[in-house]
Amino acid sequence: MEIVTRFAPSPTGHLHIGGVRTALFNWLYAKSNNGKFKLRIEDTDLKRSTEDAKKTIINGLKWLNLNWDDEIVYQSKRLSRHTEIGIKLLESGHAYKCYSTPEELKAMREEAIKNKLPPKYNGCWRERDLQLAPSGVKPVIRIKSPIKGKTILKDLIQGTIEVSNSELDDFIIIRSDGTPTYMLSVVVDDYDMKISHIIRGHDHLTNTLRQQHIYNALGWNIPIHAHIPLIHGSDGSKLSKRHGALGIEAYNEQGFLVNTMLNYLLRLGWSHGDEEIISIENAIKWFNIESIGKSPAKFDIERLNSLNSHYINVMGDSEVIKIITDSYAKKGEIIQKDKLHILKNGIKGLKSRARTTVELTNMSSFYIEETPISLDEKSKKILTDQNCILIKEYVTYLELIKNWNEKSIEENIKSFCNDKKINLGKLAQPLRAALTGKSVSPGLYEVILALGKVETINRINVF
RNA sequence: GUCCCCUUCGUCUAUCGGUUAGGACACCAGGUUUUCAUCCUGGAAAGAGCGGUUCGAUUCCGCUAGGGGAUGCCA
Repeated sequence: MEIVTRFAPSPTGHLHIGGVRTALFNWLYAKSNNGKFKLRIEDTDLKRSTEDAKKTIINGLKWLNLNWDDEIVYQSKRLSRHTEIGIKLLESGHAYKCYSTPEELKAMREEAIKNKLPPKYNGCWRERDLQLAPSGVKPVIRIKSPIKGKTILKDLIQGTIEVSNSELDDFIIIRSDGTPTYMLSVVVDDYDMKISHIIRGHDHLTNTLRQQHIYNALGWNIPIHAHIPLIHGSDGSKLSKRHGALGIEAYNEQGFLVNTMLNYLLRLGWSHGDEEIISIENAIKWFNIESIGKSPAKFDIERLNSLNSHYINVMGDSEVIKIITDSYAKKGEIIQKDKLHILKNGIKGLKSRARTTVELTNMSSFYIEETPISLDEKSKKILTDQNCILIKEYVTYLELIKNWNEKSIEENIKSFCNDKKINLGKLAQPLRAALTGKSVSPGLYEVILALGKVETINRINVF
């Protein structure tokens, strides 16, 4: 059997990390089994679906390299096929017309809850003579669910789930306006797309139970299901903005790397022994549904930060520099050749400090700025008249350095402090302020080395 | 209300009946560092509760509690 998975978001808002994780699991499962991963946009709710949301989904998946096979399927374009199947079910006696009004349905539910019974449609039109149909009421079409026995779902993650059929009602497959409902459309599309494995959120579990009856009525094979646990916010409630969970594009904007997002989301609910840093190659090699946990996981931004620092740190220098130059280019600024050279020399210290690429770019600014550079408040305070005299005095020592490397710079600074009988910090802090405009920076020797002798002296002589 | 699911350090998790219950993030302490960060070393930190089954339960079963999901002419 060919493995075919799918990701089927509805374009009604942002692409959330829960959705991305679902997409990732489907993608990985397909990749690790030489199967196909398909994308279907469930845009049948015309009131809530937007073009922006579609773009967000597509761009998000593209950013993360979760590439899909074949064309994107837009569910809205397949409505006639869905109704066709709905009518077929009606004609074959597996479905029936129901004339109950929304008010009547509401009353049924309230009554059921009052009597401690499952709230559901009571099936009154299931066998009723259509002669009794009220005039002026357009019927919906409902599936005939079995009344007796139970419905069993064999789920790859949840195990065997059994629910008594008395809990499940005859749900609507075609609305009174003639359009198919989600419950029907999904089944038809999954069938037509030859989906072999449906990996989706746990919130779909009862849907799956009910959808099985459509498959059965049509004599179609039921795909294999795996319902993955939901992602919760830090307080255990439904994940929302207030937990720091944003649309996937926001993580890109905030400077999180693709590797970070994939690694983080993969480890949220799935594990491979003690492995924490997992490359996409290994993820494909190792991914399996059995190792997906059953309990919901909480979203933890600290973990994401830490993974991101790691991935920035292990990135190649040229790659990191490209990120910086790209972000300057975005602002319409081009980094001059000499500055680029300085940046390359100082990239190591930058990498180890940055937690996001946004931080990285901000941090690198002092290497790129023209002298005189801007000073932050703290560095202004450090640069007292006295300190300015001191650092200028140091220039005479600096000029003596013959071999321009970190070690000789260190020795040079130390010998100056020795001769002046001052602590290293006395010189280092003002020097840092003058050279970087900040009170916090990469190692001073590294900064001086990266700037070069001429630029270092220029920056000091401004004061 | 009804049905379904979940429950190991603060967080993500390992363990597939016998372990000093392991790792990672975060946290704390120390070291390295002129600063901050990195890095290194160490530390504190967990089986929801109660009953079974068993020679032995975190692991299997039941109940309770807590949490989550579903319960739409939304998807």
